[in-house]
Amino acid sequence: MAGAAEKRRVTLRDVAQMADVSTATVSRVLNGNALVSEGTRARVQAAIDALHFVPSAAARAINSGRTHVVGALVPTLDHAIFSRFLDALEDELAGYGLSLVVATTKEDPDREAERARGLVDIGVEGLIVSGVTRSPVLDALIEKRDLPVVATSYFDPSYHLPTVGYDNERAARSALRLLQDGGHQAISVYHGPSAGNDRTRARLKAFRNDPQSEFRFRAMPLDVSAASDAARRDFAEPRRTTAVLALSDVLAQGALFGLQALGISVPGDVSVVGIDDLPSSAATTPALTTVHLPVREMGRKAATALAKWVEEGTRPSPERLDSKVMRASSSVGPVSGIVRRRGL
Amino acid sequence: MAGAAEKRRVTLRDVAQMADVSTATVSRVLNGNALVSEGTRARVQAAIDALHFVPSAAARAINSGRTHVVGALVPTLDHAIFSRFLDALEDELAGYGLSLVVATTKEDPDREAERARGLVDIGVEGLIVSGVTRSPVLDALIEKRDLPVVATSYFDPSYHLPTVGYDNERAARSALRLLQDGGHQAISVYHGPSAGNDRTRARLKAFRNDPQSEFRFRAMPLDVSAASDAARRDFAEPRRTTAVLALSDVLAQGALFGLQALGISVPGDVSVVGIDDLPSSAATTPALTTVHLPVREMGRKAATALAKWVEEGTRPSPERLDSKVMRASSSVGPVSGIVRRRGL
DNA sequence: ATGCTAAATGTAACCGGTTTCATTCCGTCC
DNA sequence: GGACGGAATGAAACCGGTTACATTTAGCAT
Repeated sequence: MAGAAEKRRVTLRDVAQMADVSTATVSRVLNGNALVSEGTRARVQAAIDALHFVPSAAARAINSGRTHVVGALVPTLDHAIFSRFLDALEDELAGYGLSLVVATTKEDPDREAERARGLVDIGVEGLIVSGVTRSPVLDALIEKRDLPVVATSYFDPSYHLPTVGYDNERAARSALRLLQDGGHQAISVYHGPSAGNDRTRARLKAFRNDPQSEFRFRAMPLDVSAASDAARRDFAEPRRTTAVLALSDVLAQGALFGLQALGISVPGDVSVVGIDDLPSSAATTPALTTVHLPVREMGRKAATALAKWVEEGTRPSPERLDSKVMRASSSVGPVSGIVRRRGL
Repeated sequence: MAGAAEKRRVTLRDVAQMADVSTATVSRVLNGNALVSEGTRARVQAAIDALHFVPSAAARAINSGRTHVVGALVPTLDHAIFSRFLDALEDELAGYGLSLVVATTKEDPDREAERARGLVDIGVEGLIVSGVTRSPVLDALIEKRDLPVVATSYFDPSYHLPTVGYDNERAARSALRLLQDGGHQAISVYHGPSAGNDRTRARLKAFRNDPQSEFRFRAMPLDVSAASDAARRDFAEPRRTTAVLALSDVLAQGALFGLQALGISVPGDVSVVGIDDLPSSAATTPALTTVHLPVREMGRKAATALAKWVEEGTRPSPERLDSKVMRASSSVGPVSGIVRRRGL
């Protein structure tokens, strides 16, 4: 313990003293710009190096009023969609000189509010949130600070925050249309938990008041195994259902695997369609028919929108990104399979 | 433009003035603890609410010397392994009152150094990095600030930073042994880019100086399609190779899909084994034989190690996490398939 | 009443930088 | 030779909180 005591932070004044200049001069050297003579600059730099001086971010921030940090609130990182989104977001934000703090909400509004509070406490200059359902607490917080906040994964021009996202209901409807065009009537809809998840709820809206088809809704945890198990249960015995429409690719893949484990041919006997277009969905056999959601693009656009807002004060306008059907006739086919024949 | 001008930040002095108390008292109310009379407290709180006052994080940080922010440098977020790791890391760090800034390196040492500099600039109190290969620039930076840094995804007690991770070489060797036990001699090793990736290189070491088997190494981008394509090419014609050992599950799944697309039976004709144990690997048919890497546990352990270091100053000791073979005989079987017969 | 203690509050220094403004120094021009 | 202008540097205020220490006030024992 002999020498370990009293390890005070090295400050700019220490440097100034060592280089025998004023703090102002050190500050100038630090920020490169001002006019400092070559000799002085070298002397100061030497002192900086000798003392291992690293300027305090906080002290800097207090003067500039800027932290160069923004936060993202996402349900989870453990899902390909959000992690791809964040990957693009982080990359683009870095281009604007902004760092990204992430916090996961686990779809819990209370936790979301608490995490948001935490982010504000550490001084984020802006926020990226998922979906448009906020707790009043969080709304109040945003209001109070009038913090730039961009809502993503959801397009809604009427929402009080700018949204950058796709139309979830429309994406689900594209998937549905594909099945209906193939003549499918009895459709199983696989979806993740809808409580607290407005994206899922929006997608489910596509099935409200649709007189054409007959739906069976199956809620399950958002993982491949759950959907695989569900499919094995659903199709263990012959039934009228000729298609699975999964509200996310993770579940669609699970359904595909489950059906294959039962020896049911896709799309021969049963059609499967997903939403998301994960990279792996292109590689299954058959490749998965799905609705592509441009999450990387969403990440970049959201980053730009937030960065402009933070840097220039210009509040972005809502931005709608187009979803698009991929591999339309890969894991979706016309009704004709044995399953249906048997079932009828 | 009439009223928009001059929107100065609301400060603690404003609140003090409005509530007709000193700044010290406001600060006390803010921090809850000190002894303030009920009446005063209410008056101050009213002023805070009326003015929408939110304390400045930077000002706070400058006094406490703490930012309560740590950074993580990972190759990418767009990979299940890292995103699961970060999900666990973030969750656990939150428990210690620490926020997480993420930065992606794309396996580029220069970018890593640059991002690390950025993290230090915003005032992170500690860092989580992947692997043990640092650029000298980054090492110098760590040294200079003597910043708490924990290296993950790699176990190496001799490294100059504490590591929390698994033994990559050993994990690869477990996978290899499984194949060798099944009598496999000619093995295709699928792996991602090894340049700048010490985890991959460590795994590849498992195959050096192994006299028993004959390896064909195939480097490819780390995605399902690449491995699927590779498998289709590799096995389009009969060949001696009877097994694919993929250094990550993403590639193993790709190989599995590719083989299935060719109508080659797994594990009947060709065995496939991966490393990682992604959730989806349990759901394929057959389920993937793989070496489980405890990434969530690693996230929690790394969080704890770093938090203790940051909060209490206790430098953690290296921690080794055990990897474990999963579903040993699912997509791996004894040599006996047609492919080999034809090939020999 | 007087003195003492604890509670409540205020004053002012301080954290570690940035920045304004003043000052010094030097070369140049008339 | 003295006035002028720009470059280089320094002194000190300032950013927005926290906190050590001083001061006031009230309650209570003597």
